[in-house]
Amino acid sequence: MDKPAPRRVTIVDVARHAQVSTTAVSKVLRDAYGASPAMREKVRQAIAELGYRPSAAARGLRGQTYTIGVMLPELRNLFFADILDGITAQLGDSPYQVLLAPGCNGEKAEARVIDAMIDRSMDGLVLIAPVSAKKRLTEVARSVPTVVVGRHGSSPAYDSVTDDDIAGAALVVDHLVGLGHRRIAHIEHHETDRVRLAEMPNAQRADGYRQAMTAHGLHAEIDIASTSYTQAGGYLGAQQLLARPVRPTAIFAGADVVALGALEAIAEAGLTVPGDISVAGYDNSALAAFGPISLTSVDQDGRQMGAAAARLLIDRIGNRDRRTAQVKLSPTLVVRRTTATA
Amino acid sequence: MDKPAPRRVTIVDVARHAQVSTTAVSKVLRDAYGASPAMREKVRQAIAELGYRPSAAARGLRGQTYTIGVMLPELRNLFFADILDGITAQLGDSPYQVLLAPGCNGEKAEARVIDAMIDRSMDGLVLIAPVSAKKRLTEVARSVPTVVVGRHGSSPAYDSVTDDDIAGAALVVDHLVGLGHRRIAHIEHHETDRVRLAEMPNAQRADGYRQAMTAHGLHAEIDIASTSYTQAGGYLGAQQLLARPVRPTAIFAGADVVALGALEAIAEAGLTVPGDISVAGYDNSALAAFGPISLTSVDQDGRQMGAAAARLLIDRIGNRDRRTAQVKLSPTLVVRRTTATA
DNA sequence: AAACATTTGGAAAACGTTACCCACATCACT
DNA sequence: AGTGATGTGGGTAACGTTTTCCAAATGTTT
Repeated sequence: MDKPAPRRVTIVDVARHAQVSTTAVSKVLRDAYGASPAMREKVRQAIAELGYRPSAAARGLRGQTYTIGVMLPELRNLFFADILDGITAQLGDSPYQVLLAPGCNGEKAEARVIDAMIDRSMDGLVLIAPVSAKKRLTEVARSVPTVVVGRHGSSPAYDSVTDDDIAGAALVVDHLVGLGHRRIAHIEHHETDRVRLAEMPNAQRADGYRQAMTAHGLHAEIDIASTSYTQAGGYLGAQQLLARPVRPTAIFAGADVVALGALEAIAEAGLTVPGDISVAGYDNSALAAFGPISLTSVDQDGRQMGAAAARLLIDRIGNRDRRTAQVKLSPTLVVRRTTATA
Repeated sequence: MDKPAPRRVTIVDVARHAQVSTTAVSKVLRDAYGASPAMREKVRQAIAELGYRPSAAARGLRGQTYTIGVMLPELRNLFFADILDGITAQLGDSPYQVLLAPGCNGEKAEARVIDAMIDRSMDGLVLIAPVSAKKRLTEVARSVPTVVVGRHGSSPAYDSVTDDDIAGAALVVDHLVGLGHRRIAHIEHHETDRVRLAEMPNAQRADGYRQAMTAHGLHAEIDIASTSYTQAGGYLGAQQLLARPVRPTAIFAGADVVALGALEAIAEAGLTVPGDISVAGYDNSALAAFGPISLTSVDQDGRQMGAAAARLLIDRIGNRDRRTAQVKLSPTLVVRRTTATA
């Protein structure tokens, strides 16, 4: 009953069936120059009749694999999922297939995953919020077309797509100042590495906060709790801020989870939101949109970022020598129920 | 300044550098028989010195690609993410690399993705909650080792890992009956296809509900609203149930999102949970655990399911002719604040 | 009609591995 | 000494594509 696994249909079979050379079939497959319309039709029909599918492995040995690798640090982050949606949507009817490598949190895992993708001769890489050293990224980008998403700073080797975190922080501060707040505090993710201090979004948000405060003449009111972008970090940061001699009337958390932790600490201190304190987050995650929470938050258009990354990548695959580009998108503020007049 | 991209280090370079044959290097790479410890050491050193990495494309042409493909229908579903964690954890220090194909909702997209994985000569496939026809799955499994996760029913071609949804439903019913409830209603995902009716988890949950009710002598109280596994479906389903001549005192929703919709409808009807009505969900998602919601829910150990799937797959890659296995795990009930005495 | 450009099609050499042999040396028994 | 068995190492033909070439046919200009 069990047939001995019918041998794979290859390009040779197609060529024989269509009575042409394998070269001809290859040309049709790749839409390459040097095949008449008549031959194209003949070959296409043979392909359909035989149900032929090209082997990516064999292709990879000589030419392209038509595979795009995407690395993202955390599957559970909905923002990253949005970016991915944007990428796949953009690549929807291209011949490229997107493959994802899971579990890339930490520099070491990241390196491993990137190597794995290069080993598999992927045609292009999208690295979302990579933490590797810049030198390493540059090396990678030299060996395969690469787009870096969510990390500021430009490189001669790779294109990058970012959201304007400085502008995002300013949106929040402007909004709060507009509501009459002056003592606006910020909870940031603690960062020591020098390059990351310049390139990572968290650092940019803190910077944007400082700049915006200064622009409003509130330089003296700048107050930052330096913890981490986690719920616990938010809890801790808010506790610190609430213990200040003069309590802030508004807290700008660097991420939605941080805001969540802050809300917890505030409630625990017997204060109300937004009655006593306004709170704003960043990322506009599902968490923020969720009814009972209803958090004012900065929205980055992940889908658009993904689409932009995909466009840049395909473009670069076609022309590896063009100058690198930096795409910067603008965030928007989504006002909900955690912010109100001071 | 830009060097002309130094040619890739190949197995030939390694062989030359270690002064052995390429065969020897290949043997060392694959831990194959026929290489002395001394030679192994020599080769390993050469590999390290040259920074050699095998090309997966070339490997795929003759042997294995050391790549496992995972298909999952929805990235945003945290339960799926847990399964994936289990897979990657199990495969952590194996030579296999896991790659994910995103965006496989719907039979058509699913087919496309599976084909893409086969084209890339992956060594094994894990299909999570696939919707394809059984015949198609069998075909796929015949051409590449496959494990199906989250779909009941056995096959001679593929291994499967499921959670016991019938037992899960019984857990909920038992719990509610224990609290004194008798009028326990269920919101199911409407299903028409015959095979799916037997194999899909949603159908099993509804079945389990019926069986458990009957076992408790509550056959006459069985009451099902047939909508869909979405928040809107839960909202609608609860509305229907609340309009019954005799209102249920408890609602067992087939999934957490469904329960969320139900909660909304109940609140809108001016009723309280769990005062007037108890509500239980299924999946124990982050949603359920979230403080303000605190939903009683059935927990499936996704990590364990993933790990089991990975084990089965590796095993089958090693021995393609062994009989297929069906692993069935037991769910547990997590009681929270949405269920109470009738 | 000659000279040249363009189109059409194919032959054959890569690409980097692995699998299947075969050869030789060594060792343990008869 | 002869016979296997075992261990060690390598030669070489695949694997299924793409990429150079090159030749012949056809079209276009002088």
